[in-house]
Amino acid sequence: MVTSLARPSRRKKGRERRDPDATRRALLEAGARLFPEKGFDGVSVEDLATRAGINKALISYHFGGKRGLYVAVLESAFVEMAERLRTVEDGAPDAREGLHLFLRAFEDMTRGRPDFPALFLREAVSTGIHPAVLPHLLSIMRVTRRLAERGHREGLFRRVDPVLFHFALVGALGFFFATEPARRRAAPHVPFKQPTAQAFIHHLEEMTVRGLAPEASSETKKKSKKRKGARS
Amino acid sequence: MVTSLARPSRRKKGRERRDPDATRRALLEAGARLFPEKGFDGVSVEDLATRAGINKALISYHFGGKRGLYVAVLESAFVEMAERLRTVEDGAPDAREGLHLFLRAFEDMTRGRPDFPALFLREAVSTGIHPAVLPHLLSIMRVTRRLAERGHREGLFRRVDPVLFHFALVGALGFFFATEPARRRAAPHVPFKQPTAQAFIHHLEEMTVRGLAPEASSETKKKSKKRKGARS
DNA sequence: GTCTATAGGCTGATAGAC
DNA sequence: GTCTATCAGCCTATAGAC
Repeated sequence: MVTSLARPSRRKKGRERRDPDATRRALLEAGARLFPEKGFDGVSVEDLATRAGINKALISYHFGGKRGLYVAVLESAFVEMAERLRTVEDGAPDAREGLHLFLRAFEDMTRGRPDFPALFLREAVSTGIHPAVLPHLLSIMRVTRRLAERGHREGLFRRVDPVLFHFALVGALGFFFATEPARRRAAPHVPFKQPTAQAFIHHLEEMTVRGLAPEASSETKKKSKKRKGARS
Repeated sequence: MVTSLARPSRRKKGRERRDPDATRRALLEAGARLFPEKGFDGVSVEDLATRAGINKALISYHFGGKRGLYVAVLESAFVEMAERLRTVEDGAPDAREGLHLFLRAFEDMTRGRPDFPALFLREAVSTGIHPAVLPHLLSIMRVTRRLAERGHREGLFRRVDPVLFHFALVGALGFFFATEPARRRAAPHVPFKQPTAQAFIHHLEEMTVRGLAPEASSETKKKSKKRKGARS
């Protein structure tokens, strides 16, 4: 868990019937499941309470209302995502491998939180970026930016605008995974077989590595360092 | 206009006060503006009627309810989009140029219907693809598929899975344009300057052309035709 | 075809008992 | 902390006058 402390808040004398943290967690989980699927307006507090197995009044008590719960869900998802992607940078010997790990991390994340991309896309499309998640979004953008810059420093990538690079890469990823359930539902009425996440990731990696290859692509890779601190 | 006939339904004896087609059009336009921004659940029939300058009862009369109007909006947008992109194929001397025109057409479209990408993303993420729009979606996918296949035939592109190619390209495009309003709103609180649509399109084109370049990239391009009818 | 008026359901929030 | 009961507001759809 990310947002709440790990230990279950020691109970003082056994007076309380249940663990209040469990209630919060159940609500967060219900929100994480329902909001991405139906959107904020598509989910009622009744839905959330039922799914969490608690009373709907507790949403207001713990999160100050439906919107509060929504923001908490959003934030916890972004925190986890940003953490996950940030670790990528440590384990990579070079930018080429860093890109590979980044894509793998994204794919892995969609296993644990398969509907996070949808949550993210909805957020970006409707309300706009909520102030609470902006720092984590920027943190993710910093990862891709460092990847692009490092690759250029290492002579593996040509110089590209890191912001454009980020939106092209993350946009394709987010879109693919957010629309995955829709594809699966449409599968019977469609004349092509479902692309797997693995195949897509591989395609994207291939396109990116080739797309970023320096102008003169010879066998020896790390040869020229060129101007080091050059910035436009 | 696309969905309705061009001529304004000849009036028989001047009995009617107004043109009913005008009502339909006003509602479609109101929907095209409001649904992408707030989502289906986020818009009330009152909102729609007010924006269209007509009475809310007319939504049920003309479209059989709010959902009916939504589907009509969706369909008209997809029809226009698919038409627009299909023309790309005619004017292109080769696949390389076809890709360029495809991206340009997409960008142009976002000028006339700036919120279509958001509408599309919402649709794909939530309800799933509506049966009414599926044919047009497939029509768009056929354009990208032909582009990929033609490029390979012409010796300009290496062989890639057209479905993966489609989702990577259109995903990045859709994401970028759908999130454009969110970026603009977040601009003051963000440490980088706004990427322009033009720059993004250029980046994407560059990445795609390089990413699709055949293995052996020599000067002469259209030299080897290889096996022609080979399909897996 | 267009309008007004209204029905009937569901929504999110909260007061108050335990 | 958790629950029950309840409220006021908004929602979509429609009957019926014009």
